[in-house]
Amino acid sequence: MSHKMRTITIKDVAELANVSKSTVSQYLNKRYDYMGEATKQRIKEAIEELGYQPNIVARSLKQKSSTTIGVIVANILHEFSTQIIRAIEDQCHELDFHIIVCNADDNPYKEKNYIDMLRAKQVDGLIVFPTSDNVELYQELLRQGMPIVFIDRLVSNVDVNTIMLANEDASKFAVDEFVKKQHERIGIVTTSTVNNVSPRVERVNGYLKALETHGIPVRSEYIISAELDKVQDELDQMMKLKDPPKAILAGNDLTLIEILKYVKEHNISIPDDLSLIGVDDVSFAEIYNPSITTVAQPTFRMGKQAAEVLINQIKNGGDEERQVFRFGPKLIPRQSS
Amino acid sequence: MSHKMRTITIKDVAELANVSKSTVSQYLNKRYDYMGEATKQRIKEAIEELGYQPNIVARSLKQKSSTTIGVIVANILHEFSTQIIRAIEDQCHELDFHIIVCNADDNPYKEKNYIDMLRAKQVDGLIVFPTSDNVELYQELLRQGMPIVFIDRLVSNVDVNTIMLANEDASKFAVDEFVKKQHERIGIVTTSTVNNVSPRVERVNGYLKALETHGIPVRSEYIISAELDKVQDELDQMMKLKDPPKAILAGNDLTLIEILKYVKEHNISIPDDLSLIGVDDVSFAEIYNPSITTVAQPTFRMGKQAAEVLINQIKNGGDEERQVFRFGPKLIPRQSS
DNA sequence: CTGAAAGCGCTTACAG
DNA sequence: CTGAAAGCGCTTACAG
Repeated sequence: MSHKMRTITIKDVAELANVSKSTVSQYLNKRYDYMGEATKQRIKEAIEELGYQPNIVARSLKQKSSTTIGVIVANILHEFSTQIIRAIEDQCHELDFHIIVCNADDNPYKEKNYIDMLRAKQVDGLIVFPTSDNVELYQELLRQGMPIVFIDRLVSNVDVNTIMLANEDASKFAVDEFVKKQHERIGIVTTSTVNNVSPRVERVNGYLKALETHGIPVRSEYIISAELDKVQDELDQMMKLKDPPKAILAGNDLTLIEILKYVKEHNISIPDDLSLIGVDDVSFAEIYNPSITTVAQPTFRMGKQAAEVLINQIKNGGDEERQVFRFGPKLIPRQSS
Repeated sequence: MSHKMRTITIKDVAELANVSKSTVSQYLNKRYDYMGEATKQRIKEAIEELGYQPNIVARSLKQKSSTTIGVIVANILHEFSTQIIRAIEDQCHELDFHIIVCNADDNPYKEKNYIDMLRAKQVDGLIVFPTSDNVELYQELLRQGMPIVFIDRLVSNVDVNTIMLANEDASKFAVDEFVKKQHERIGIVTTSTVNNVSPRVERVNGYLKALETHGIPVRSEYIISAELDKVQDELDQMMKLKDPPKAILAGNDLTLIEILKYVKEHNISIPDDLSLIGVDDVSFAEIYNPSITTVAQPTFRMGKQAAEVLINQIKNGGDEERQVFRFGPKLIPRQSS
């Protein structure tokens, strides 16, 4: 073990200031109500002289609150996740909470492990991009009174506050834009919907509804929902139809990248041969050639809201009705559409 | 407060299994040396029946170890930071450590705040992308025996293990590539070097040395080191020289993006009008038009090494000599050079 | 206005 | 092979 210096504790401060530990504790917690001005001063000086810092671990044990929340993202590779994490962290910093970030890699088993760990660490609450496979676990956590907020994804039968994009609108805005540009052959590419991951399903639904609104018949060959590593093959099949789509909506940043790879390899010209819109305003959208039209999520506001809702629940108990907070997407027109 | 169910503690397990708390604790810590098979079994069953989970906070308090390390990044907006964090987290997960990630936003004051917080939370060690302005604080931490590893940046007068890119090589590889393509008018753009942030300084030095090796005279007008929001102006000045550079090395991902913005706005054709190489293998390098030649850092290995070195130091004490671990960059040739 | 005592949930010598 | 006791560094009723 490294030779740590003896830690300065509240006892040392108390002795130096000639008061009891209780009084020092009162001081630390700013309960000055009946504290003599002189006492206060002595404690203040003692703390400075010793360079004392309270041990939060000890405080947590006693108070049964760690002012820490766990954040579990489904897949940290999405820029969306990173931005949300950043917003959560900013907001938590405001409210004197800290976060432990975990990456479940879209793996329910890993997710469960992290939840157990975070519980053992006595986090006060959880913000989760949930996989769809730990329903019982979430129900148990709720029964035990753990404050939880879901983000990005809706899970049925789990009664928690959920922060969501208005996903159908996102698709609608994109389709509207394509139609405005005279397109009728419009496709969509999302990652797999087999697990009913709600944003994906909703984005496809929004796409279907929007087509209907515009009186455009649905063609199933124009709809790809596949694992990321299958996307190239599926795209190839779709683009080799004799009447391939002239416009494609990418369900998120990673599918957008897959499409761009394909486009580049096959020398497809955007937007002349193919119009493109991506959900999520990726960092390179502006500088890409051509710049890419996107539907942006208000990530900052969503992350902030998640933190606020959760911390409010931690502080005030979770007695209000649970609700789904829907955030409006925004079309950012650029050259690719 | 939310109505948490009464927590199951070691006491409950002990009672149900008809043994003492000590014995349960032994069991939990896998000290089975003299434990009867039957006792072991009873404890195991009691734990399962109660759904007991040890309280890590209590354990930390007693053991004076939190199996948590703090990670402070200078600026989380760099993809490099995100990748390093990911690698650290992976490695920590292997070794049963957890991380708390903090973003200092290149602000020494924020950095100090986070350090204080992490200390109060009793982290066992720190991995830091250091700003250059908290030298005394770091020295104090070292005196107190806090294990620390720096990453990306060297800070003089602070004796800690440091994980670094061989930055001069990175520039050398880029310049070599430019020269191979017959370029002589080669520029470099980095973020500001006023604080002597070591990778920036080293990359400029490497650039200078490489020019010298190739017998190319240095032209100070070809060297930009400026705050990000000044880069556009500086670029404009540089590109409006009567003999502007025909090749530019971007010091990191964010400066690369600035250059691409400029290029796009001014319809400069890459690589015909201007060759481009960026340090850091950004996510869009492959799909960009044209695809971008980069000098990649082995981020995964660097993050892993940081975690290993730190955790080794935590476990075995930090008695070995401190050293600087240099990692070799790798040129990934693509279309832009 | 301040202090003594109990307790948060663990671990760890030590005794038997 | 197992248990009683002390203690990690705090906080919090309660007493005075």
